[in-house]
Amino acid sequence: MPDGRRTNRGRGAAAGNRRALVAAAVEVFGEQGYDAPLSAVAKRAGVGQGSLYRHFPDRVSLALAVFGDNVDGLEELAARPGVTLEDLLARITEQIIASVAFVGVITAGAADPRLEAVTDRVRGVLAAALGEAQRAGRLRPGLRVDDIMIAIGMVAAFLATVPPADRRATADAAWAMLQHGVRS
Amino acid sequence: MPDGRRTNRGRGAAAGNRRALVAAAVEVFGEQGYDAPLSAVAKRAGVGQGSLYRHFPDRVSLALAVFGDNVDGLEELAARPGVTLEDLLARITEQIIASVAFVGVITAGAADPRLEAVTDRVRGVLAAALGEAQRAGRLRPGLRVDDIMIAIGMVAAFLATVPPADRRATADAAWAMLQHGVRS
Amino acid sequence: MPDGRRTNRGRGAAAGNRRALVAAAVEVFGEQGYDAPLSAVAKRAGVGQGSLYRHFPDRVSLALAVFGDNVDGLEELAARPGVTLEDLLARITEQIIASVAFVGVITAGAADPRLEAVTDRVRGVLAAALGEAQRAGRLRPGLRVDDIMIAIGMVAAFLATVPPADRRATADAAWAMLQHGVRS
Amino acid sequence: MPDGRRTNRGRGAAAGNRRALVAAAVEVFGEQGYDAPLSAVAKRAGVGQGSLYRHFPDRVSLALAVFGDNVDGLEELAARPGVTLEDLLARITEQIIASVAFVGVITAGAADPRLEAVTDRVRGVLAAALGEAQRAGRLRPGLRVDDIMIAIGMVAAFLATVPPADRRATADAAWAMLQHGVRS
DNA sequence: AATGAATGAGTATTCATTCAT
DNA sequence: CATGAATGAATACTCATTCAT
Repeated sequence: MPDGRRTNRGRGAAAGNRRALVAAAVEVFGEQGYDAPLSAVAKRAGVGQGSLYRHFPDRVSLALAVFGDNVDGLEELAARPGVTLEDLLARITEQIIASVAFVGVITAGAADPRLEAVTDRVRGVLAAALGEAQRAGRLRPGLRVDDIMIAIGMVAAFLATVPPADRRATADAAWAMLQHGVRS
Repeated sequence: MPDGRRTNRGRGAAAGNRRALVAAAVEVFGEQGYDAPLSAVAKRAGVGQGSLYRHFPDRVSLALAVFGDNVDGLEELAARPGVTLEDLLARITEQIIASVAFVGVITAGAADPRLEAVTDRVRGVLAAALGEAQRAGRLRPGLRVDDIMIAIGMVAAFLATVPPADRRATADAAWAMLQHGVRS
Repeated sequence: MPDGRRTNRGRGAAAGNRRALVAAAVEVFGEQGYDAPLSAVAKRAGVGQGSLYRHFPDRVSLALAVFGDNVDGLEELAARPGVTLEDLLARITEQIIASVAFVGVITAGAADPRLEAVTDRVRGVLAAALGEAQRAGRLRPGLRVDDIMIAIGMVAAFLATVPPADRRATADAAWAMLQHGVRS
Repeated sequence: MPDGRRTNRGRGAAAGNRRALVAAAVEVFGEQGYDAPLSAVAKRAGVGQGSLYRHFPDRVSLALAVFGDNVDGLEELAARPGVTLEDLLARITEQIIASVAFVGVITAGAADPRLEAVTDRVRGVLAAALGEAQRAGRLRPGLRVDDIMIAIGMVAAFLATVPPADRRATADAAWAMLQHGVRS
């Protein structure tokens, strides 16, 4: 009985809706910031408000889904032979630039355990590559994974303060500082 | 005859109100973030909503007042004999830790001219001290004031993502990274 | 389990809500003027604030809905055989008396294109009847539709300045002036 | 003791302030409408908020002061020899165009006795001139002062619905309708 | 008598969340 | 499971009015 409303697409649509929501979140949060209305995400995804809440009961879970996707890609990259720490950092930087708004999650949910799970995966990816870089003498001795995580955190947080158009150049400048340091 | 309504304390209250508002803003934004309701600031300051808007017509001007106070202190410090770039950065770091929420302003108002005026003052303070530090050989040659500003921006933005209790330790770790760099 | 919160009546309530809002707008604006708080309209309609905004994103769209209903009735009337310009003006006058506050819209939105669409419909209705009246010699030759529109505008604006109880009598007096003119 | 605030100009300033307030009211209400904030009037007049309230305890009294000024001018004009009803109506039309926002008073205060006093003065001015015009055969017989008042009311109310730039032309069109009437 | 800051009630508007269909 | 309308709490902001100076 067609009554003008979008038809209930049934159970099979669930996975597609989920994907659409994550994609929409990247776009919407990217444009409007992490505080964008969730209704805007639902609309962009072409999905009802209720479905958004079914898949992602709160704002943070949506953000975490994006981070999860990013880490998936990172792990794939790390698995390829010959990929260095520098390559991974470059990829992470790309991801930050693309979804910079999500950095807000880190502030927002303080100590969300789900976030820790994600950062642990990143830590794992970097740890492996860090060893190689150090053995090759490309890194300052004594550096630990957590130092790298701090560096990434600084870049991410800083990029979030900069207008989108300036982000790539700013990322370069920030990494330049981090690579050579202030001291003589 | 207390009727629940705060009495009109007259014109003399103006200066005191202004100070109370700035102090309340530091507290409230520090606790709830830069997006905290302005009504909370007014209430904390013990001041009517309207007075808040009279003194600070928008959220940014309130933040700028805080920044302005900070820069005042910085300029005073810089004027004392024997004060080094390192001293200034330490003071700036203290200020960031104390009013970390205000870092949000940088994001918010993007190109607010009033903000540029404040950052210019900071730049000026640092420029003088930078020369001395470089002549003394304590800095990597080629460093410019804008590089220092980027470093400060990174620290500030990063600290804002960290729970208050961790900020001092995080600040130390961040500056450590920035001082020595990642590269060997 | 009444907890003071009106229950979510679900999607089916949409059409009814819309009607209730328009009806409430006629009443509330009629009593309090076109500047009445929209919250009063929502409350009178027994509808949440948000629903009001969903149906009518701004004050003008609410007013236009009322005008639209009025013009619907007018077009129906005009379609009946034997209906004269005088009949249409009488009906319009009734509508003005009933929803006099909405005259404010004309002032408010000046050049709102949606308003022009409505007035164009009125113009169309009148144009047809005007021809008949002129051929029948009941109108001063040379009168155009825009002259009639001006006359209607004058009556509407004037009625809005008069207390509700006096409106019918005032309307009669105003049309009497407009029919016979001042000059001998 | 100069402390930056405007000096208290003492009792002598009262009359000047009153004039300044009336003049400012004409401007401000003309620009922003009869709902303009009273604070804007005070500021435009260069006068404190409190002084405005001392002179004009409410919005209506301010409007009435403007009407009063207008009627003063009208009575002066009427006193000149050879001045006709048409001259007076022309002057009234000018005044309406200049202070059209004040028409809102008529709506607002419904039956304010002070307003009646003013309209009675206008009625008086017109009554005298009406007799002459009728004896000269320029008016439709049977017209009374109240009919003229209705006509003026219609023009005034209608002009208020029209953007300022169109007012003079609209006034002409409205009077044209009122002079010759609709009927053949 | 003038000044201008203080006050808070009143409104518009937004948005997270719920829930009938 | 999906849909999208309903709900109202929360918030920003304005402005009439009061009152210490």
